[in-house]
Amino acid sequence: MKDFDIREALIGSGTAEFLDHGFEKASLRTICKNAKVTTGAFYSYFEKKEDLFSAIVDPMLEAYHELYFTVVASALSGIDGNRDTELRIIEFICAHKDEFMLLFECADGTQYAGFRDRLHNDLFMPTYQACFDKYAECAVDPAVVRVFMHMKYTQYMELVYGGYSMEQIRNLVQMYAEFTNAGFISLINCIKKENI
Amino acid sequence: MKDFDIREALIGSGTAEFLDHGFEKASLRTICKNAKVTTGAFYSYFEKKEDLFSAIVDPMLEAYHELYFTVVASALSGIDGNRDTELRIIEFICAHKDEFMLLFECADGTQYAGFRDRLHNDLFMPTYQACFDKYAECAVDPAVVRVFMHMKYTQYMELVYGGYSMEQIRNLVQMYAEFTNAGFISLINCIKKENI
Amino acid sequence: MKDFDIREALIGSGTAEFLDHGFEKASLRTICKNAKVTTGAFYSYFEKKEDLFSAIVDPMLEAYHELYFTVVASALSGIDGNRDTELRIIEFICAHKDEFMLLFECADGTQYAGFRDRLHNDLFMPTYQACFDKYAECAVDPAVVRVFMHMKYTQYMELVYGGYSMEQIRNLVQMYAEFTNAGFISLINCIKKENI
Amino acid sequence: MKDFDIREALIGSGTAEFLDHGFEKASLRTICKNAKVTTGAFYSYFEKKEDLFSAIVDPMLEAYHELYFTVVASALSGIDGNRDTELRIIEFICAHKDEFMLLFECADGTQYAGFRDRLHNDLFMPTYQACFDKYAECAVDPAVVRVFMHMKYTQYMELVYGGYSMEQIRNLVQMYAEFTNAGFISLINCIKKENI
DNA sequence: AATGAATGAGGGTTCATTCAT
DNA sequence: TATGAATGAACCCTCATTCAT
Repeated sequence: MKDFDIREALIGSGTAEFLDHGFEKASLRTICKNAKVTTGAFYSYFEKKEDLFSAIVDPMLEAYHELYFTVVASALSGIDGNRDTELRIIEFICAHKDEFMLLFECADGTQYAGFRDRLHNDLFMPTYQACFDKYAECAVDPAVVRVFMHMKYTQYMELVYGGYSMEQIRNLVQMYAEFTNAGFISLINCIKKENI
Repeated sequence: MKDFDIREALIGSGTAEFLDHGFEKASLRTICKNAKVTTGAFYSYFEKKEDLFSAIVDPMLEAYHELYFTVVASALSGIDGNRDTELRIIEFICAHKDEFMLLFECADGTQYAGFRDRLHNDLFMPTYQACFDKYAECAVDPAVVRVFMHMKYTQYMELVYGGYSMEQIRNLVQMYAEFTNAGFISLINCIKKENI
Repeated sequence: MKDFDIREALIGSGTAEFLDHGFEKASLRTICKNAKVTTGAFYSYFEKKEDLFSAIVDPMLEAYHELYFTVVASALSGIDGNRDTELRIIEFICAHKDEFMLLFECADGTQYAGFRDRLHNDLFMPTYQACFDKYAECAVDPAVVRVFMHMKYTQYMELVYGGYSMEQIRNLVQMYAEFTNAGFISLINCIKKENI
Repeated sequence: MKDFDIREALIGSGTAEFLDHGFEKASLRTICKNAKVTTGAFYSYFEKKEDLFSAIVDPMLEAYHELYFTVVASALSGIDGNRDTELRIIEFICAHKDEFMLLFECADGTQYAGFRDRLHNDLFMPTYQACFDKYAECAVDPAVVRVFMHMKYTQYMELVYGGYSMEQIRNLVQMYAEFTNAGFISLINCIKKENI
């Protein structure tokens, strides 16, 4: 077996184990056993348990950041997104379900703990804040934006992890664009009125 | 130090430790040390680790169930809720932030594991499904309802755990009632059209 | 409740617990709980766990020693015992089943550990040795006597702890007197022959 | 030190500790210390405490069962046994003194608990019962048989654990064959008489 | 005299990591 | 480089005994 294969095997069994039990409760022994590798050998490929986690998650993270900065401009152009943009993002997440799940739910005890919060604060919030400010023509209370962001995020998550087919997802994206659009307009009006 | 205080101290340090590390990874030794109590003493107050968890969470759960069955009927009457009802629920959760967080995020390894899923599937979903069916005048795809439910749930969570003042929360509930209302109507129309 | 009663209650529940689990594995907590006494109170009546054991067992031991020295002379007079004597001994043991059982099987960890061996070596062996020597008219190999003694002891034990009625026991004593008698005579002849 | 030696060391110190304190009260830490091994290392060789017990006892048990079924037929042929058979059995037990002692006296808390009772009830009793029935030409009271069985068992135990030389044992077997024979005949006659 | 919470060492077991081979 | 036994601290829990009340 080539080094490459062993590494892949560890990444595979590591992903499964981390998803099942979270980083801290995951058993290195089990990961190694499932990869048909000795515990000692593990340390030829990774320095510590956490390095395996990083190896699983980092490649996607790079791709994600690339995608994000490619897409962020267009996402900013309107709150209902550009529906194509939304679909592209969702498709990307779907293509990396495991890695995102690891980052969102299984990263306690690693450097990635709090990933979701940083995502929200550093990437999403500025985007949405700008969008709100633009449409409301004033500085919108961040609390309002934050609630919106969380709901949007949740919508994505449910679409990705709800076990739906791509067709269903496309359909749901469509419907929830209507929902979000109408809601957003109503919310902006509400803000404008308050602001007078 | 009175018995009462020790029990309270254990409940306090237990809450902190469980919140920090989850039930399984929480260390009884740490809990006891922070409560300035020996590990042996712990077992004068609780039979097992999980009993401490239960002691933290159960009183709130009872109150919650009472509240739920009191409030569920009115919550069913319309999708924007009865705003008073929504506020009462949020206030309740705010008053028991820690306990809910423990149930939602830190209960793996206890009898309460999967609490959020059961809450969603057994309590929220039927409620929302009924509401959608009623307004759409047809059987709405559960996927649509589920996405909505998750978004609503997230909204509550953000209000509760976002660190807002009660006044801010009241304001946000108000605004997001507008949002949800308009969105819901738009969504229902969308469904009705499809259904023709 | 009088002191006397508490002591008795502890002796009762202690007997049960010691019989069930042996001295070392017996739980003082359980003994106290079953006697409806606090663990602290226990130490008003007994200095240590072992003292309870002694309190259970000592009164019988005294009575036993008295009996033994009363009966030993007649027991020495013939190997089939004096059947009345045998019955008296068995009846005595039957009347103190629990205490003997504690001494024989549950005393590990107490000063009484090895009770059976001391009984055999210090009381039974000399008696039986003398008997053999007398009938064989020579010094019989202690190994021969010792095997005999163990078999005799076992016979008693089975009669006492086999769950038989007193009537059955009387009958069995009768039959096994035949057995022992015939066996003994045969054995003695064998020894005499060897000795020529 | 080779793996083999460590396993053997653990089996050695485990045997000693189990014999001293019984399975449940035996301390793994002590076993490991005496084997000059850390507690963690233990679990490279055995999955649980009980597995060490099994490892000590199982090889002998297999050999025993083989022996038993080889020998049982001839043992049935007469009550004084076939003396060769008796000797073979005793020699076997002598060669596995520790293991038998563990099974008979130290197995509480393991799957082997109650070994002696099962041996008596499932193997010895049917054998002896059949023998008695055959010679007495009628169904003999099981109580009579059981007492006999216990005495016979005790005789074996004393021979094995009495610390005798093999030569002494051979001699004692011889003598006690006379004893048992004569006793048995007398007992059978007694039974026949009663039965008329 | 009676309480029962507190002690603190010890129980069996698991674990990420190390290191001699 | 690969092995997997060894480490040793930490895990939750139990216990006989003590001692302030």
